[in-house]
Amino acid sequence: MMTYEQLKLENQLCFPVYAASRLIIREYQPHLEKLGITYPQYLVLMLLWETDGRTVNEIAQALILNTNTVTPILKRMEALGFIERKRSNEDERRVIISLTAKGDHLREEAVKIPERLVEGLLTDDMKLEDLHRLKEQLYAMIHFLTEKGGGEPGDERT
Amino acid sequence: MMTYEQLKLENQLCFPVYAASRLIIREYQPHLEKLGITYPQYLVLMLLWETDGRTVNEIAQALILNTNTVTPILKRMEALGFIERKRSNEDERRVIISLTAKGDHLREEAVKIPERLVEGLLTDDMKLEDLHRLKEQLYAMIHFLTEKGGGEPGDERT
DNA sequence: CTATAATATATCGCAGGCGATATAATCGTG
DNA sequence: CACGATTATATCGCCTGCGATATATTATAG
Repeated sequence: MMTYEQLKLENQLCFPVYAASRLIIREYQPHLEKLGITYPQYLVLMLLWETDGRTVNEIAQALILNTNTVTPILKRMEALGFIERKRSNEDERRVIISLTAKGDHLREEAVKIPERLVEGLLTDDMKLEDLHRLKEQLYAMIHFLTEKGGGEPGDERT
Repeated sequence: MMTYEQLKLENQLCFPVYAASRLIIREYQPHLEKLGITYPQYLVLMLLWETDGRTVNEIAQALILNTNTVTPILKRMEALGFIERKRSNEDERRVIISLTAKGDHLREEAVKIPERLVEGLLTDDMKLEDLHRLKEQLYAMIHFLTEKGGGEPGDERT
């Protein structure tokens, strides 16, 4: 006989990850709003600040998003003047994304955001070490899920 | 002098939570598709399977979603025949959401999903105990973020 | 060199997710 | 009872997020 215990929201891992994700983004929102960007746009900028001149595909892979999600985000960012999109000369299929001066300047404002938010998260119950461990565990899961999903065909159970 | 280390994607907590959330939902997707439901619809059903006859507000609060997100989800679920929406008699503002027979029956199919997925997640590096600890830490964070966000006005730094 | 396959990006349609706002019912106070 | 405040839900507009599909460019096979 099967119980329904595992079907309770509180017993599932999926829900707290989903909820935490949205809550963290909500925390970012007021700070990002001042910069005139959204959360996924902020992720794109973080990539470009680190290494400018990436292709659409590279950005999508780094963010674990589909290109059909990333393309419109990049178009909005171009319209807002944060980035430029130009076709590669070597391979006309590729679109190279690079920061404008405006996009580059945002970095100095943006750098204050994560430190403020981490400060806000730290309490007696939640120390920097806990956040670090949480991050590592999530990366382990992400690694596993992307390896599995991106792996060989033939593993499917369907 | 300020470095930009903390602005790297890999050094931020927000990104792995965001990515893990989407990856987990992707894992659910093929299973939910067989039932003809989406992930947020599945969350609503889990609530109702546990306690039927909730208001829109109660559902939104349990899922930490806004009512303007939940209302359209419920309307789609009604159109699909999984739930019923009717105004409360005591308070005509409230809308009571209750399962139809069709929505109730889904439970027997759905109960297989989490156990399959948890099995799939378990490896040498990721044990049931780790998943449990991860869940607890996320709930601690969720609790903190909802307490803070839902707290007294007047704490704002803006 | 040509036909075909593979690759990179874009387009379309639909379901969230949320800020802002609207609408309707109930509450509270005089 | 009246009337403004509060509460519950819904509507609108915009930005994701993604499956399916289209288009254009490059690589490959014959």
